[in-house]
Amino acid sequence: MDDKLAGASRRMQNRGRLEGDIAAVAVRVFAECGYEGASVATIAEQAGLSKQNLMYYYPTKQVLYERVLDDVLDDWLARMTQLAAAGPDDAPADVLRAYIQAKLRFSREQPYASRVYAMEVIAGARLYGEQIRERVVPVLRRDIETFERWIAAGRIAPVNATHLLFAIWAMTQSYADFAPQMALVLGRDDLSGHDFSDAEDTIARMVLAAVQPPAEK
Amino acid sequence: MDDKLAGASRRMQNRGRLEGDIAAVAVRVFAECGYEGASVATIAEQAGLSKQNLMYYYPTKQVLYERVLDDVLDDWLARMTQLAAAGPDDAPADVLRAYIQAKLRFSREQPYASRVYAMEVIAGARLYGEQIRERVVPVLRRDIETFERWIAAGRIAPVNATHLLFAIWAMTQSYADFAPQMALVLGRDDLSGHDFSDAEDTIARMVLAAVQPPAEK
DNA sequence: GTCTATATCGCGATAGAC
DNA sequence: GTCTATCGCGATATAGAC
Repeated sequence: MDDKLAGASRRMQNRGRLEGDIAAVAVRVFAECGYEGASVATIAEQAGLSKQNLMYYYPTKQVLYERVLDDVLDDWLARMTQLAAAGPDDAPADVLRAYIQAKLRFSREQPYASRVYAMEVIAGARLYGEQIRERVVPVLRRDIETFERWIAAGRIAPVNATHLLFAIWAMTQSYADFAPQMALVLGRDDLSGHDFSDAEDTIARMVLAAVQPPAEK
Repeated sequence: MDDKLAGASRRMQNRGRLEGDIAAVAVRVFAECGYEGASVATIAEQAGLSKQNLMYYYPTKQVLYERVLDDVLDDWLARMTQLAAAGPDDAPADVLRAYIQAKLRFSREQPYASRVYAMEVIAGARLYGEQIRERVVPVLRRDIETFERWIAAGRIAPVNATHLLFAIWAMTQSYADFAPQMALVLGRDDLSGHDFSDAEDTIARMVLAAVQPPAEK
């Protein structure tokens, strides 16, 4: 009986790993081709199995796409929520810097994830809007409230907290989404690590300068 | 003979108008569905003609798509190059504010144009990379050089000019591209004009605070 | 220029043997 | 679980009458 359970469990683990591998390939293809432009056959080929076999694990293309977006959100939320748990003792400047660093890091380490999410939003979030409403928006709202508490306590300057967050999101996101254009401007094939630390410095400088509280008298 | 020429000219004008109208419809469909997701039949239907008739004016879908992107670039360049002609007498703060305002205005007035361009870049600019290299990159490079001249002259603080431009681009662009997510955060159906003036204030505050030159002694 | 009709293809998805 | 075979659909694109 132990053997039987262990065998079933192992099979489940294998299945889980394979599904994860397929999703990892799919995120890149969706990012490069868009949802409609990505064909199940292409994803299957790059994942090293047949189209029909892929569809044994993911019954429809849309299910695979939603799994990809779920993985994107899981990763992003895991990175971002630990930050949002900033205690009232933490200095706003340190929290903001860490926030920028984490989001930029996500753009560097998971550029395809960032792009698939971006394309879904740009096209109107028709397939994934409900998940965004339920999982992303509450996190962003809480971040905005944190900013507003800081403002109310006089710890940062009275900026528009919502648009400040939009700005941070936009600047960090763009290092994944607009990387092709940035590479053209910089005359390189890809964005190097050096560019990301320059990006972090520049973004942090802008955010921190904007929220600098009036000097105490 | 005058009649003949005038008739031919009129026909050409009509054809030009119709092609422009089709492109104006197509930009919205491409923005909402992506290149592959947008069907010629859908565009034709919304433009009020048959699919076959549309393909009389645009022989292939890709030609129509490139025309759409050409129009996007024409509009954007026309708005942006007049600004870049900033004389050496103009105050950097005024030029930056005008730049932010113009780009934000483009996001508000031509959201579909902004989105189609963004999706093309995110997916790797496979179809339009050459045009971006030839028409967009030089403009961005010149903007960066303007920033660097200001820095060399001590008129703004010594920031990374390239990343400053990337940041301005990202923040302004996002008000078209991420409008669906912003609307969800704000709990509204669309972004109102009020949000754009708040956006402009916040972005300008960040940029100007970051480039504020050290006070003269 | 606009119509009807159709060619040709690739797509997502399914059926059933093993 | 993986294979071969195939269905049905919608897509781009074309041909030819008027």
